[in-house]
Amino acid sequence: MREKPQSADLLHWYDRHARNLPWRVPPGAEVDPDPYRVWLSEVMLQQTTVAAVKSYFERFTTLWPTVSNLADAEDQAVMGEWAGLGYYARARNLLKCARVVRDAHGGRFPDQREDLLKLPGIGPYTASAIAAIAFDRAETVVDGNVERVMARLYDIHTPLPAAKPELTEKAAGLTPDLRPGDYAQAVMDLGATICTPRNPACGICPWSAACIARVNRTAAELPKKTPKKPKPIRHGIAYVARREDGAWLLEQRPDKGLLGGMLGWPGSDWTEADPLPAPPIEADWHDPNAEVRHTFTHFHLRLTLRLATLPMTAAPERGTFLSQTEFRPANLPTVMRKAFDLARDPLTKD
DNA sequence: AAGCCGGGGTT
DNA sequence: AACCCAGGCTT
Repeated sequence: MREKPQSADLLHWYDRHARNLPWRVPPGAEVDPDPYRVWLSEVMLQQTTVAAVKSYFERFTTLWPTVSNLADAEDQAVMGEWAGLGYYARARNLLKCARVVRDAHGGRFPDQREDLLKLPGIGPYTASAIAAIAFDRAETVVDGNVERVMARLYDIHTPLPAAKPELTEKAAGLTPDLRPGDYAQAVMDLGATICTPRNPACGICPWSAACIARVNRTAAELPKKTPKKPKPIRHGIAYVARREDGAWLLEQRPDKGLLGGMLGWPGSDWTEADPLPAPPIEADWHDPNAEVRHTFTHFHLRLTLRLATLPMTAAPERGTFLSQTEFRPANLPTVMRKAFDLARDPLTKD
């Protein structure tokens, strides 16, 4: 009978190999983690890599050192700082959550999973992560890393997402009462650095002796996943206009849906058929003969550009002018910044 | 249960 | 260019 993986073995590995991350309190440190920083980092890390998150985390915590500071911020300031990180509903829910914590919880995060779960933008994974890491509660975190580690330890071939309940059960069975916060981070670090999606480093894995997939040589093909649907191609038109004083014509996108609440160029809907032109103002729109290509979660976009220089008297039906000093391209979501990059040269040379 | 949400990295 | 990675919300 193969021995059950021991949490103590993993904690021992973590004590020596824990990654140094801006939001992490290293194992053995005498300070308690700040729930605000744990929450902020975990929300940023949803579907997003450590490398992409680092600079955003540093900027957010510098601008807003506490959850109440963040709750007091302007919506557009937060959305602008989130630009480029993706999944913008996270930023809208981040603000909602900060304001609930400020107004209903006296500026302190709840310390129980069940209460965390009620907050906007906090689901099963994030609630467990905050409870375990910030409050050292024996909750089980199940993210993509943990799913992969469990699928391999127990050689589970059921494809995701159907396998999720079984993988969660296996993970819960391993969660210790001793140092659950460090343990949660240790399993995820193991998945991120040793038990990787391709070419897992089984030779140096602290749990290799207990791993069934290692014996069966199936580790590299686990976890199985149900095949995904192909992405259709959608087309659209974006209108990039600059007034003679250098101000840019932009609009805030509606709060729901794609890029919700973000700044963008006025334009047509994005459809699989040819898009209907929808200029925000009558003007001499010209064709820069370049197209923005961008891929979203569920479709490819080919965005045609139209450029114009507008007189000071222009009164567009859509959008508002942002002066050169108000407008920061870094506050645009990536597809809109790509459009700006193509439009800036033709529109900024006198 | 299935669809809606970005972006970056690797092959 | 195709593929891979990866939580929460909505319907």
